[in-house]
Amino acid sequence: MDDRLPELGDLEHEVMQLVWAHGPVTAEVVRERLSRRLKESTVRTVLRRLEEKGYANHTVDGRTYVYHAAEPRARVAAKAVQRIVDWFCNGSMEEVLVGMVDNAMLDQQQLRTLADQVAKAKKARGVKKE
Amino acid sequence: MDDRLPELGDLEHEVMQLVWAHGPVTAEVVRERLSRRLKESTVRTVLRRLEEKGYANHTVDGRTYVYHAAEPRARVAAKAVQRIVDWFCNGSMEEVLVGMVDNAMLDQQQLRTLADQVAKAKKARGVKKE
DNA sequence: CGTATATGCGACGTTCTGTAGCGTTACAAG
DNA sequence: CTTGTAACGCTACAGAACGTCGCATATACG
Repeated sequence: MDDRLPELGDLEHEVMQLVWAHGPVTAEVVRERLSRRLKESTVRTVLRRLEEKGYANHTVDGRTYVYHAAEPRARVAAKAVQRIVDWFCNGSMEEVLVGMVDNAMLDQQQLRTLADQVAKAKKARGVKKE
Repeated sequence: MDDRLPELGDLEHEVMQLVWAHGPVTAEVVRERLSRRLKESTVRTVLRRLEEKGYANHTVDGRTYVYHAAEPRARVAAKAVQRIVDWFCNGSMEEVLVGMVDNAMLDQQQLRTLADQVAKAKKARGVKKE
């Protein structure tokens, strides 16, 4: 359950954003929403690689593949952050947060507010999980 | 001041860890401390690329290059995290933290404790900065 | 059953990384 | 001044990752 998801390229990332944003999607839908105009085969290749990497799943509807995100965006982001923390700060989340405060990306006020919001968020849907 | 540092490969990362860990270092020192036994030229190439990427600087001592970290580890980690947050959660640090709590990488207790530690850490050396 | 259409596979050029050989230069000893 | 030595940069090269497709193939549907 702690599988390391491979990194994503720019295009792969853009596609994943679409998958996350607009529920299950087909290659055609992704293609239409993309910023760049690409060939269908290109989009399909990206979608397939995304699935190989574990970011997406697909189900079949008739002869069409419908792609779903394998994991919610927030969870993927969290794993990515965890990876950073392990790599650079030997697992010390604190050190990273200190770095962010130090770098003026965040201040204690916000941090405390975040702690509250997170707590609230968890309680909000804690019912359904436990 | 918000330059996007390029990603690091495994070896590059290991070398940077050494640079951060043991103050300014020479290629020779790095070579000795590395897990793998590599040729001097290899180490120098990595160091040079690290400098190109903006992770390190060097000064000259006689005919020897001495490498220094361009930015403290925590700051780099923080930027990396920021990047993740922007990429996946449209800048919402909250969403990421929620993801971490949700993924059992962190719990509210820790988060609150972190908020305190960060506050303390800042105050601890706030004197020297302001 | 034939046709349109969605799919998978393979390919190609590029960029990034790990790894290293080699020519060059500067400094110290003879 | 000549030469050995140590440190340097430059160039290279193979392998993996990506962005991008063309094309042969499979399969709903009329």
